[in-house]
Amino acid sequence: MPELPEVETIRVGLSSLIIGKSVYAVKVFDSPKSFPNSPSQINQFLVGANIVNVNRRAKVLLINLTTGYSLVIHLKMTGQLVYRGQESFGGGHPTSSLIEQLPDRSTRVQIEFTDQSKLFFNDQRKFGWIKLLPAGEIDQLSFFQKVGPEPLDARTTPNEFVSRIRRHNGMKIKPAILDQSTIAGVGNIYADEALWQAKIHPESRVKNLSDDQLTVLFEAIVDVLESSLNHGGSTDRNYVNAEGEKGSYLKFAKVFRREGLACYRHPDIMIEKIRVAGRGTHICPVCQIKT
DNA sequence: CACTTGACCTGTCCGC
DNA sequence: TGCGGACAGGTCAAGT
Repeated sequence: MPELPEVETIRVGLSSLIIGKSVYAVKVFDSPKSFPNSPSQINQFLVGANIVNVNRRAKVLLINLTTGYSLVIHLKMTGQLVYRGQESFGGGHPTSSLIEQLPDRSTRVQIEFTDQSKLFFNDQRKFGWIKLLPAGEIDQLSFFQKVGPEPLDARTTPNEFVSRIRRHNGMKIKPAILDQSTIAGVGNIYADEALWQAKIHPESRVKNLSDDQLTVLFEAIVDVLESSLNHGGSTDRNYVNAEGEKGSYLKFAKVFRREGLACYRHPDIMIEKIRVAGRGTHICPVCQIKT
């Protein structure tokens, strides 16, 4: 579900809501799947801890604690992190939130703070997870060992992107940019949007694309991610921010979920939906020619 | 080794 | 209305 702009939106929201709070109690509703740590680890290193800050790497959130441990959170397809302040005592919802009462049947973990506010981890499909780890062990997780550079970090250059994607010269371009070792944070929505913007067919082989085309693609990735971030991310079905609200970027999407509608460059051509590497994929058949 | 496909889950939508 | 199958924004393991 959430890609870089959605996870970053949650990070910013959570930062303003939970930094400095102290964990009072933790409930895990479907251990061990969503939160595999033992109750004794949770009691020792999470209960009683204060929130230091909230960071993000790729699509992973890191909530750092005063115990030297961190909550490492991956929302995968349908995960949500929703905060309820003490004003919504009993789990009732603020008017801006889509979600009514919490916890609900998709709630996997509830973290209550000493001021009675709560953070809920909801996940309909149970693909997402929370892990409590010593901060020093996070970089050793295999995902962090191989994950590529952050596209919105100004230090990440187009050349670095080109050289990394050339490792996948035999692949089609779309699965190559979805691979988190190429560039961090791109998922199905922004892959389609960036490929349309760069006028590249998702089934084009990487080896058939020039360095110039790949540079244009990198710039398109940065552009669509920044634009989405400015609109609070994309809500297709499940995504909500830390306050339970939707993102609005899909109103501005050029191809994603626009099958049957006109291409913004070719008013008489309809966006098509095809399947690439097992993923639903949206293209303009005129803008994006396979090479 | 490089690359592709299926599995993990639950819910929803679509066609019969 | 009921039912089966396809599909859903991510990643990893197992397959070729």
